[in-house]
Parts: sequence; structure tokens; C-alpha cells
Amino acid sequence: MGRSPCCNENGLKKGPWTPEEDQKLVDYIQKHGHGRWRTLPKLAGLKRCGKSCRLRWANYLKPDIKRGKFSEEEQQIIINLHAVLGNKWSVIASHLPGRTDNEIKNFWNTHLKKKLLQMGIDPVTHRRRTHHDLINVLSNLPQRLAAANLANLSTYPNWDNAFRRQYSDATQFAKIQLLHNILIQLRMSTAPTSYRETINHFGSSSIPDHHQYLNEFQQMNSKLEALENASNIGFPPQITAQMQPNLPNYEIHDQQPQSSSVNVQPVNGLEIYMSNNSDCDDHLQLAEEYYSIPPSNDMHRYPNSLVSASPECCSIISQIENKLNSNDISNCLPSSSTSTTFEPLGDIMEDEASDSYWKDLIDKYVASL
DNA sequence: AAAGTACGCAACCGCCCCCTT
DNA sequence: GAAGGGGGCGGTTGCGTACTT
Repeated sequence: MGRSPCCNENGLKKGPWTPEEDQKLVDYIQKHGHGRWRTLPKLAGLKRCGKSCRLRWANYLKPDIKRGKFSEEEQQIIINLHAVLGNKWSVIASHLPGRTDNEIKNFWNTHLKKKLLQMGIDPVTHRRRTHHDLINVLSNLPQRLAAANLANLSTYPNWDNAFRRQYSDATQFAKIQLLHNILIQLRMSTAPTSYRETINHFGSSSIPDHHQYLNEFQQMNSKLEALENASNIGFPPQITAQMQPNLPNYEIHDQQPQSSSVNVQPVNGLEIYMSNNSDCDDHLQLAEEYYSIPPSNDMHRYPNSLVSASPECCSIISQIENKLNSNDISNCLPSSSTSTTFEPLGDIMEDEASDSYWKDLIDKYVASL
């Protein structure tokens, strides 16, 4: 069928609107309403196409439009709705009084997208970018290992100590990132971060003791936090700036379901939805209401989707876990200001002195993905 | 101080859906 | 049911401004 553009007539103005044009449009609409947009410009004395008038009115001149910065609450609403709806800007705008779809779309593209990326969250799927991070780390690891090995050779006497240490730290950091990413996978494969996933995780027939479950989850988070904190202390700034964005951040929260029977329990920045009553059908119904769209339609858009680990992967994760359990990471703080950055993690990293251990581990882990 | 670059946002473009004829 | 028009929507562009070199 097709249609001719509404702005193909000669003499029609394009580009930024002048205050005089704005005034004409406002005056006309306040007096007569907009009626048919195509006929409006002529009646209002504007040399614009109807579409341009509609957009100018809808996005800028309408009296109830809210200008200015988006509040934290508004930002959270946009993120949550985008996780469920995708780029349905007009629907998202309908939940934010005074905000236009265009404004929200621009704000998403210029601010929120970057914010989520910095948090290690994919802005399209709203999943944590565990696998991508891991692949990035793995793709750089051989170079880092090679560089570190070179730095250790006495055949390069001109390399100063800071330079050697930087490369040595980079190697250690790569290893820690690997450990970190594997642990995140472990956390995501065993710890649901939303109410739906709680149900999915335990099945609809029985839900074990929530407190015990939360305790386990908290312990895992504590370990990860300690690991992150330890790896950040004293790290050379030129490397930190480059690599820090790869470290996921857990500040994002799901929106609290509108029900008094559901508690939100913050766990190290994550919020887990747990119900007080033990009726699984009610739980599921609440979850369905909260997410509003059946999961089979578009599962990938749900926030905090469950990432499951394969049995092989779990086995490797267990090895790492055993290692972590045999070392008290919470005490891993630098013993002095002159210590090497990753000395505190030495107990974990150095008892397997050879890089072949890590190579094997990486190979197995990649194969299990 | 000037040139180059990045960023933010208003406006435009083209496609699509829905309603009317 | 098909054709055509009106309006809405999401993606993209381009300009003005801020920031960096």
C-alpha cells in the first residue's frame, strides 16, 4: 500500500521550532484542540507538516510534561519495565506521568544503557554478563600470562620494578577474575535472585527452609565481596581503570511485588523475594502477577534469569569452592603497604604454583560452558 | 585559544497498525 | 476484502554544547 511522506510539500519548514511557532501551536490547540493533525498547520498558520506539529506538541509543548532530571525511582521503574517490555517506550512512558516516550528513549540510550553495562548487566537481556566477561578474561589471559612470565625473566634488566609488578599483578588479576566469574556462575546457578526463580529453583512441590537457604546465599556473597575487596586494594590505577568495568556490580534491585505477604530481603545489594506462607501455588501466582507475562512468551527478558551450570561445570566449581573453603578469604588483607597487591590471595593462588593448573582449569571450564 | 571529540537531546524518517470508506 | 488515510511508534540523525587535547 505505502503512503507518501506528509512533509514532501514545498515550502514546509523543518528543523528546530522557534518560540513564535511554539506559541502559534499552543494557542491553536488550547483554543480548538488538535483535531486532525494533517489539517492543523494550515488552520494554525504554521508552515509545518502535521506530523511535525504532533511531535512538537507531544514531546515538548503539552502542559503536563515534566522536565528535568530523572529521579532514582523513575530510573528504577524504567529499568524494571524495560526488562519485561523491551523497547516499548510508549508503554513504559504510560507508567511515568509527565514523561514522554521520546524522553525516556533518549535517557535510556544515553544514560541507563551505560549504567547497566557498567554494572555488568546486558541492557538487552538484563542478564548479568557472566559468560561475556569470562570470555573477555580468557581471551586476554594468554597475553597476560606471557607478559608476566617475561617480566619475571632477568634478561630484561631495563624493566623497572613497577613495570614488572604491573604485569605480575595483571596475571594475578586475570586468575582472580576467572575465579570470580566462576563463582558468579555458581551463585547464579544455585541462588535465585527473584521470586520466580525461588519457585523454579525449589520446584513447586516443596520449599526448604528459607533461612537456611538465605544463610548459604549470604555466605557466598560474603566470599565474593571479600574477593573483590581484596583484589581492589592497592591495585595499580592504570590497570584498575582498564579492568574494573569487568567486575560486576550488584546494586540493581527488582521491584518489590505489591503484596503484603512477600518480603524483600536485601542480601549484599541483591533483593530476594521470599514469601512468608508456604503455599506454593500462591507463591507462583504472586510471581505471575508480578511479572504479568507468561514466561514461555519471552523468557529472556525476565530480569535476573537463572543461569544453570552443567554437571561438568559444577564439578570444577566445586574444586574452586573447596579451595575457598580451605582459606579464610575474609582475612585476606594486605599485611603491609609495601606488599604485592595480590599477596593476600597468595594462599589461594600460589599453592598451585604452575600455570598449567590454571590452564587445565580454564580448558575444562570453557569446555563445560 | 583553537581544533577535535564526545555527549545529549530535539526532531525527523519510515514503517506499521487500525479505522474508515 | 481491499484500498487509503490518520496517527503512533521505534530507530536514527544532526545540531548545539561541553569537554579534552
